Amino acid sequence: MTRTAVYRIVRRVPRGKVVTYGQVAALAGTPRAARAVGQAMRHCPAGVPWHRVVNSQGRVSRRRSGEGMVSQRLLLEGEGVRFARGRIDLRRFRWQIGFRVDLLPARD
DNA sequence: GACTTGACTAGAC
DNA sequence: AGTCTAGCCAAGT
Repeated sequence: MTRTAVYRIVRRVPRGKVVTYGQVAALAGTPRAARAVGQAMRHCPAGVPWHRVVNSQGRVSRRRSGEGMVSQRLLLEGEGVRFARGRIDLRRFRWQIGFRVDLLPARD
């Protein structure tokens, strides 16, 4: 999983939706590389909607210099993503890619 | 190739 | 609901 792979994925996240670092890692084919995704986002090139990437709790992650955190929230709210007690309800705003239900393991 | 450094996470208290 | 911890991964030294 390279940084460019991460950017390629994040670029496809639509307005008003968010993804978690772990989710991006999984989509890139490396499920446990959430941390590396964070590293990639740190050096995010223009054109990549970095603000649509949040942590697994639906919160905006802390930077070294808490800068950028405020703008991230504002950008998201500007796209219609709602915050309740500082958190985003991922059940509602998480970006989901269509998947083949027929490939899921039988349940029950 | 061996450290070090984090916009991470799931699990355990 | 907070706080710790141990894994983990890619980049930069």
